[in-house]
Amino acid sequence: MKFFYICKIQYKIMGTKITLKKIAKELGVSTSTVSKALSDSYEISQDTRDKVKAFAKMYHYKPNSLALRLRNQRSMVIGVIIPEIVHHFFSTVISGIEHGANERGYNVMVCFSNDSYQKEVLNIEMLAGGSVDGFLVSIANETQELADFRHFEDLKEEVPLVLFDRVHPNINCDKVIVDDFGGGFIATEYLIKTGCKKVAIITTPDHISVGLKRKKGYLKALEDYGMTINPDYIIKIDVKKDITAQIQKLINLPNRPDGIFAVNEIYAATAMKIAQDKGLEIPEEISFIGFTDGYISQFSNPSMSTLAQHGHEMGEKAIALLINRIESKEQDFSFKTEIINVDLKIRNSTKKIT
Amino acid sequence: MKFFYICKIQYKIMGTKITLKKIAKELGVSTSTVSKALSDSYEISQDTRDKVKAFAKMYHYKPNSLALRLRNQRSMVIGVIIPEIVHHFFSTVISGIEHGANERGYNVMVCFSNDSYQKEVLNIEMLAGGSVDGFLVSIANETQELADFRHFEDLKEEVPLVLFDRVHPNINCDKVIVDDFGGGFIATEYLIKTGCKKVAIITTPDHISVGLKRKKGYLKALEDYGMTINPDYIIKIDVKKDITAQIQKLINLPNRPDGIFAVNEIYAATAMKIAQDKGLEIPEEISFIGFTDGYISQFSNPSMSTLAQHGHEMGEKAIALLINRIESKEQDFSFKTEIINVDLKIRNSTKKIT
DNA sequence: GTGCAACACTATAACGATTTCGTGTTAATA
DNA sequence: TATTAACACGAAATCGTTATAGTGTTGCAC
Repeated sequence: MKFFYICKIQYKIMGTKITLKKIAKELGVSTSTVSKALSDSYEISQDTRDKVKAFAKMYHYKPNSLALRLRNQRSMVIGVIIPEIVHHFFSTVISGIEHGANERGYNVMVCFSNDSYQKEVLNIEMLAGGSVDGFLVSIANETQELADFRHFEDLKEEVPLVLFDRVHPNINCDKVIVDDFGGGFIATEYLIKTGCKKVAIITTPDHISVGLKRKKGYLKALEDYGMTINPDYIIKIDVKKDITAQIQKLINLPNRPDGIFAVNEIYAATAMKIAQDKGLEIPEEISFIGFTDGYISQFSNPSMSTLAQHGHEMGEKAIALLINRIESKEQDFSFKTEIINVDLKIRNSTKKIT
Repeated sequence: MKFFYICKIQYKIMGTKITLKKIAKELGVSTSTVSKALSDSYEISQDTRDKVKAFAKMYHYKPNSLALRLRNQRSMVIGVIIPEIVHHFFSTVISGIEHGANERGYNVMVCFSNDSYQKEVLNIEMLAGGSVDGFLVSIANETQELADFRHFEDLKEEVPLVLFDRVHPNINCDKVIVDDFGGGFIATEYLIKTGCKKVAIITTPDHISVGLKRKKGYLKALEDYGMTINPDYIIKIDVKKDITAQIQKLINLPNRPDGIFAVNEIYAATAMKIAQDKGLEIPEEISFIGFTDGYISQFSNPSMSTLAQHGHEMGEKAIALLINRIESKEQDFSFKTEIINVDLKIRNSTKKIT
């Protein structure tokens, strides 16, 4: 059988990886013929096409994607850089990114900055040299603190960039953010409406964009409802120190707050635990609202009222913006900022509106 | 100034991307000279080297990594496929993988199978064509159920594969797993030692490897301690149906269990909530142990005793095995299976040993 | 018998980099 | 003056693929 014969030659001559050239050599034709045969070109006779295809199939031929990318000047890969992976919200964003990317034929490459400026720069340099067609980045805390964005500026000249969640006004590009201000406002408003007179906030230092915006929403709500702003009720967590101790200080205040809005799940859950350990009744004596509707909120006891962030949607929006940039020919210097709504999910860590 | 002059020419002549060829053209030398100058070759005069380097620096020249990879026949990228991303344990594994990979100069590309066989195959095909130097996979549930592993067999001939966490004996390759059997045993033993007489397990269907092993550990402990096995106490959760209802059935049993071991955090937390809603005292009337030391366990109330899985360590072990395979010349057909220990973290959902 | 399509291929350049092997110039040596 | 070594650089192959342009054979009409 001729078929079989070819088979055996194959195994001896070729190593592991099968290429167009090897197929061509085995079949005694040129690589162009093989390439065209595989793409069903009219230039190649039906006979040859069939032969080549059968052969390629037998040896599981897969075009080398690196070669393709080099030739097409497109990698079909999106680089994503997030501050941390062990984080429910970012997980959901990634799942949205991946979903949208795959739908349009792109792959996703995820890297982590671990909130370090150094690592963020390194990651970008690593991926910038033709590896990816575009970047999706959530800025590292350290970078926000240093406010050094040169690596993004350099990048933008080569490949499109879309920022999400942790953004900065000094970087001129498309952005997708959640309505942090609105979220802060809604949460605070709800606490006020359910009878809280002394509403506190547990937030981040002001250089963290999302924390700052949520705090502004909190302040606006207090103002709108004619409540005085008490600096003792504004706790900016320093992650380098003991988080529990910083929150304890708030709850042990002589004039203890009766409603606490925390800018993330962890702070909210920690605060709730501290209050419970002190024997306080939740929500009767003290109410809590968190940010991010993750597992902690769902499974805490009492279950936590929180602002749902729709990370999946954010990811899909961000990847859509990015791919549109990549695939549009002409440069467009008008950059959009999309805002994702947040929803207040009322559970049992807050009182009901009477 | 000559420098400035070159600068201006540059901006006009070149598009966005700067390549060796363009540098060569601008400087009036050959690409070989530029390449050698940049790598400080002794063949090139100090003068030329300086000139080329200055020029390259000015225009932020970065070698095109696709071209490099094609030439070197190495991508320096590891493909990781996990069933789901919004999952604390996998997040920690990824962080370990990424850490180990970056340390040895590799990048990580993460894809998600969403526990679908189809998507797992698709992802592998997408990355197999030269894109990655190796695969790190945790098998999708559906694949385990179908027990169809041809896509892995085909793969192994081209690039190395290491499985982690969700593995299968029929696939012959390096593996890293947690000590699921041991974990199941330790958890059950602890419940027995703290006085539980009726120990139940909430697990997965038997085709899921980790669930099966944890159940076997549970059964072994019961046996070792001379306790009878009650089939009513073995609940295999069907994720397609209402999870809460399935667990309620267990807790509403006339002969209610007084100790429950759940094979993951979610089942454990759900069970705890159900028990609390029924007004049961935890741990006095009913004890709980979960699997995976994630946020749910830490922030539940009472805080949950659980088996810590050390995902980060698993990721580091897996990537180390894989890179060793990639970088070793000779084929070695003796495959290792590394087992990561689990630690029982005792919190407040269990009684103390008296 | 000449001209001309049509057909079925092949050759070659290109993508961006590296590397091996040449090659021309200069200067030192016999 | 002829030989040779050192120096500084260039040409070309290579990785795997595709697209453009070219080539040789056949068959048909005139």
